[in-house]
Amino acid sequence: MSVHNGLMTIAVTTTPATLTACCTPAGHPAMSEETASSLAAQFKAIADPNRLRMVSIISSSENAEACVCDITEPLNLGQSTVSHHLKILVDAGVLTREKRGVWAYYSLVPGALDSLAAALTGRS
Amino acid sequence: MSVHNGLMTIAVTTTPATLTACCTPAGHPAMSEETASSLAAQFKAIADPNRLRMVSIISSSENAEACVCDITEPLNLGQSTVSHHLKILVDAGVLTREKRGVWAYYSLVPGALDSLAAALTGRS
DNA sequence: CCAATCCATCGATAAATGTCAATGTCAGTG
DNA sequence: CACTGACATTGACATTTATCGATGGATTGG
Repeated sequence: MSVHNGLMTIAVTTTPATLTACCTPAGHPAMSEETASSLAAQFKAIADPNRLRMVSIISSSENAEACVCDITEPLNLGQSTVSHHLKILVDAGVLTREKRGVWAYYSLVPGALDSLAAALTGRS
Repeated sequence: MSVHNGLMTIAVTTTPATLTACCTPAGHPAMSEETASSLAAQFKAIADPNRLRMVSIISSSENAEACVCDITEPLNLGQSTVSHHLKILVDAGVLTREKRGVWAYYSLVPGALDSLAAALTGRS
């Protein structure tokens, strides 16, 4: 038998549950600490209302890119705050930064969000 | 013209970019603050290494459920800490709690992670 | 009824996070 | 060259978060 329910595909041994004891050992090979930390870091990057809206604004923009001043006003945030959030998204691999002249244009990294979504649905 | 790149599907007007000015108005209807906060709250729940591993442990367990003591040891966390994290996941709608006798069994809410993944890929 | 076990809640604490104002940096302009 | 505008970086601050120990509640076994 084998189950495949996101985050983990694993063989399941049907051991009779001991009723007088808890703590079933179960199929041990769960997610490693390394992959958990790596995944959590990426999710943490998008786990913020303003950063989610930034990604939304960027993806709904003309050329799927936006500069800081495009985001400051609709989000009602200071320029410094927007810059800080964008850096977090870039460091997490969600956005890329391209400086053209005075402006810095941010755009989505292709497939970044999809690979995150895949980690949740299970199809890696 | 219309783009559909996750998080947003929107009509795009091809306005010639003014080179001497930044801050393109773009297609305004980005993600609302309410949906952003709601989504961010759910992502924040899974944006933690230990909570990700908890979900993994639960989904890879015998009956796709686990109690607190099943999680305490492999994660090397105190019982109180595990209970706290599980509560966060329950409050976020990711897990459900069912008390049977002395033990509390946690299991995945069907479709919870998939709907989160869908918010990233765009197919709502 | 008493003791033991599993779990939730509370209080405390150190660390991380979101935000802003101030300053620094760099490119374009007069 | 001095100035302006866009952005990044820094410092500070309040809030949130992750973790633990201790306590309390509920259930099972003697």
